[in-house]
Amino acid sequence: MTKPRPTRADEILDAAAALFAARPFHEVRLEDIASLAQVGKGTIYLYWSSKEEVYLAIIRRGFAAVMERLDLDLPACRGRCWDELRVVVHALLDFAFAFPGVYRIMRGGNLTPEDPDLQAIRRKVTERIQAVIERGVASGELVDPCPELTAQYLLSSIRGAFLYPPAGMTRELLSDHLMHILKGGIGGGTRP
Amino acid sequence: MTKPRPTRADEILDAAAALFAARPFHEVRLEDIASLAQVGKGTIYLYWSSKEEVYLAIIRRGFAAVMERLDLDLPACRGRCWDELRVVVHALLDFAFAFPGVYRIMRGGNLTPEDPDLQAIRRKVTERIQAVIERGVASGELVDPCPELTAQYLLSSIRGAFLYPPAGMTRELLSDHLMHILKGGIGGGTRP
DNA sequence: CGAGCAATACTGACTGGTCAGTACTGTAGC
DNA sequence: GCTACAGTACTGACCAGTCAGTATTGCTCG
Repeated sequence: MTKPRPTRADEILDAAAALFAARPFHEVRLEDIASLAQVGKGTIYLYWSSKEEVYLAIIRRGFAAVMERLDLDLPACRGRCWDELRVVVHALLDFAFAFPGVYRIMRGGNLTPEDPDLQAIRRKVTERIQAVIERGVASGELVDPCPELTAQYLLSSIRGAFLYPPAGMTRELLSDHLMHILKGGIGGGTRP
Repeated sequence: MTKPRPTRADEILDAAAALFAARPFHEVRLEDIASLAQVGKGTIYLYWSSKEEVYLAIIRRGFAAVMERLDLDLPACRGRCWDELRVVVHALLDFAFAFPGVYRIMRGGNLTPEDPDLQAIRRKVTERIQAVIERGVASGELVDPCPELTAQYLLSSIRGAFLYPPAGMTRELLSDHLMHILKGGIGGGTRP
């Protein structure tokens, strides 16, 4: 797989992502984005029609990247649900460690109402995770009265970990801890 | 416990909370808050010095309410950690069901840098939850390599559940499901 | 090859509207 | 009359979005 040279649009999104990750929406000026991306303000409007569109584009790109990773790595698990769960956790964590601020706003729940395209890609990702759990339940390997909720927990927990990270949090630590919780909660080992 | 008549400040915060819960910060106008609270715009400035201060006050009040509830209910558990965990979950869920939008912005991670008072009360809440888990680990009833992370997961998971709630999500369902995950994850019952 | 030209990409000064914050006025209750 | 506050008018900073103008690229034809 070749990594194509980032387009102008991607460069602008990179700059915008860095700013939106660091400050709330209303504190980021279009001019800031333009100057960080080293383009004129008008150039941004050649690609998106408003500041909010830029914001949404960042989030859509984020979900697309996660989805691509899942599509790439999940098939190799050949249906072994714990392997799949590990792949999901790693995909999410890799993205979150690479772009913590973007991950945060992807789960922000700030803009209302949400853009239809964004809703669609977000659903695709959550449903993919949910499907992994559901097949595990169907095969008897997992026990979960509501996989939909568990998928949401997983996505949100990672956000929480990055919002207020414990000192010395590493990718491995977080990954192991999440798998620990998924495997057996914090109970001593016997399910009632 | 007597419920004191809400003060003028509380009425304003109620109105502001309803609006900030429904729209992002920059889409809420001070005038909207004033008219919903049926006060003059100037009156708001008798209590807080800026729009952002109002926003922060809502969040602080939210954490204070949760903390008060924990202080009230936890002692009756007399150190039985699973009872304490149930009390924590119920306290958070009661608040979240009563004020879902406020719960969301309490975990928003939007404003930077955070107000010191807010940091303090937020820490108090998370540390209280963390302490419950830590004592469970110390007594051998719980197994958790990082209670700090688990506390963050719990707080964030509830936010996630409310962001994209499954159809027919009730307080009981969510409570049972969270306790299910805490007790044994989604594993079949044996911890490796 | 390269001059001339068209199409495209980009720029940044400018504008118009918005809104936080302030000042002032009218009035209800004591 | 006086206090307290709702209501309203005002102002000035701020900034998203525009657009006339410039630079660059690529193409056509002698």
